Amino acid sequence: MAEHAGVSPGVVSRVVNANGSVSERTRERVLASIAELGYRPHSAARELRTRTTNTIGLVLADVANPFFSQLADHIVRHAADVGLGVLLTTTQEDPAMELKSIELLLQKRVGGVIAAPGTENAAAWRHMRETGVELTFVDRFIDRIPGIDVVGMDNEHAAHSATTALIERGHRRIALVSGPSETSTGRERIAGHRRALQEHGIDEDPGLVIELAFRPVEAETALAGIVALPQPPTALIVGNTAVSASVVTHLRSAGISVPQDLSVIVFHDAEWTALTSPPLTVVRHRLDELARHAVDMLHTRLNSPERLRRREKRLPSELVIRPSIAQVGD
Amino acid sequence: MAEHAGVSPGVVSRVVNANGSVSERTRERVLASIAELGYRPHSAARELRTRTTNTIGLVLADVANPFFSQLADHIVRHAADVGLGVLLTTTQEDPAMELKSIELLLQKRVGGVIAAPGTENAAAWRHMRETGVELTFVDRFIDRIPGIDVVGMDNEHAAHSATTALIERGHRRIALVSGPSETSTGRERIAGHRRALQEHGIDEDPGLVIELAFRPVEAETALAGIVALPQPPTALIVGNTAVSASVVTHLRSAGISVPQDLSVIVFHDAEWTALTSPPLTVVRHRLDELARHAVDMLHTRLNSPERLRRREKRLPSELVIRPSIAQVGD
DNA sequence: TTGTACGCGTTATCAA
DNA sequence: TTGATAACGCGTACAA
Repeated sequence: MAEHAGVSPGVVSRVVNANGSVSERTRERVLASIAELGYRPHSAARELRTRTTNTIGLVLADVANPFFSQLADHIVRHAADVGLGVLLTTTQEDPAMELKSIELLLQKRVGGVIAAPGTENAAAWRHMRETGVELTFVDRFIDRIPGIDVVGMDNEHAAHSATTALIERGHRRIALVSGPSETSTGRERIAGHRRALQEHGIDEDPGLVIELAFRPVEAETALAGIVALPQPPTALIVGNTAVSASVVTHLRSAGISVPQDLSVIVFHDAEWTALTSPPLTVVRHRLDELARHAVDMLHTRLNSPERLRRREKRLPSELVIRPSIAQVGD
Repeated sequence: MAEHAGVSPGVVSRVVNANGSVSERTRERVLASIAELGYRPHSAARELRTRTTNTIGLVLADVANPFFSQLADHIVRHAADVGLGVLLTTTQEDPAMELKSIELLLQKRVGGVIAAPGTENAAAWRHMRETGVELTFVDRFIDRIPGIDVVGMDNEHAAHSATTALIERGHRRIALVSGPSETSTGRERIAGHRRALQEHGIDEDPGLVIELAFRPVEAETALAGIVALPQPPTALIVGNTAVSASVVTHLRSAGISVPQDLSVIVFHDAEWTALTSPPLTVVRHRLDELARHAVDMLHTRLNSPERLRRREKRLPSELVIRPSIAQVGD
């Protein structure tokens, strides 16, 4: 390249990066050569020399889940807007796969990572952070790791709203299908649910809180157990996006009519939730905002020389009332 | 690293890559240092030296679309299985964004790319291929680019089956919402539809074929036009996954009852298609197979020294009959 | 079996 | 304003 333009490599570098001074005449000669040769700076060489990357990692459980896929879409877009490439990795909620993801991103020397972490690899995440990789947890997070930003939903409040909406419609036996209480989202949603019950003096029935792994499993057995109770619930909140389609499928095939037999609220407003009969009441998240904050937080960290302290951002969600919930007894 | 183990860099390399001979004693000493220091080979340095990457690019329109998101999930998984990282890029069907994606991947010197290309950047794709980047088109493809593998669905046959199923139920006026005929999928699906009509001696009404961009737009105006026809169709095939949810939404709000007023078939068996009322007849694709073939094709190319000739793989799809289609007049 | 020396394509420094 | 030179971390001949 440099020889084709008849200059030294240093000059080419200054032209490409608009950095340092170069006479207009040679600048044009270099530009001409660049166009002619279809020259593109070699990313790896640049990374090696500057010790920086414009690539970030994105570690999610499962991009087939509409919640994560929409999130990923927004993250990839926002990242591209600020000139960052995204190395996508999925874990299928498997700690071993998550570890492999971390390993890969470590080798690639990505500047930062956006992740919805599982519960098992706290040490690995901490180590990654200590290696100097900037980290932003999105949606879920692990406690007690310093220097890692967190951006998530107001799960506690959202669950509280959902449960309250049902209580106000006369429901007393409200089931909750949530994620594992080992996860931050699971914990927070269960907590919000409980608080709403307590505020209305309703005794909690532990049998009505079902923790399912965040995997697209068959929800049949779990639901069958609930429905077969001597006093079955009159309402159901699904706070686990990975199983919500499966839950709705089962309600159908089990002949449970919504909302007559069971009022239903689902977390995450996937594109189909208004298409069922009846349309589903949902907790709607602003995934675009979630993604924007995650990318921005990481981006500022990447460009800030000093170590920032941990930041946490909570985004509000909205309860969208649709006909899947009704006054009890109606 | 080398100094910590008290050996030369060359030895470390041979240990790490299990390449070349090294005495058991020093091997262990090196391994110990590796563990102690948490040493990981620097990806960029290795790439620079060996002129190879274990990263591939994935260029899709829009990961929020369930079709692409499921595809992406499988691709990321299969790629990880063979030790490949995936740099994900989205175009939103915008040629300019697609070009930026190509540019990014070119700079990153990825070894190969899996893409569902748009129609506008044929020259850029060709150039990428000529640069030595292995290319596999998935789902869609651009003609006349040599040395690029293609793996896709049997769109012509699938559309033919769908239309035939409707004809067999007495339908004569069958509308088709497809992608642009500039795209391979659009063309093929329209062709299959036409062939079925011709085989049954049905005159084609050009007004019943609606080409919509592959974007999650409001399908309202397009559908309103069809329904307002003097002789509205009795059946509708949606061969454009980006708009199918929007189409179904509109049918609902317009008070069109399925299948009494309109029989409906949709391409791609998203997780919600069985949850609508009535459940939707769908063309089901094997996205896992699609992904597997795409990754395998690219992977073999990456590891094969000689230039292979173009390969094309078509995967069968399945028509899953559900209550959304009925005998005409029923 | 091990070490030395060079090169991969950049950028940064310094001298010209 | 420009060029020469070193260095980034690794792999690979080749010499020891």
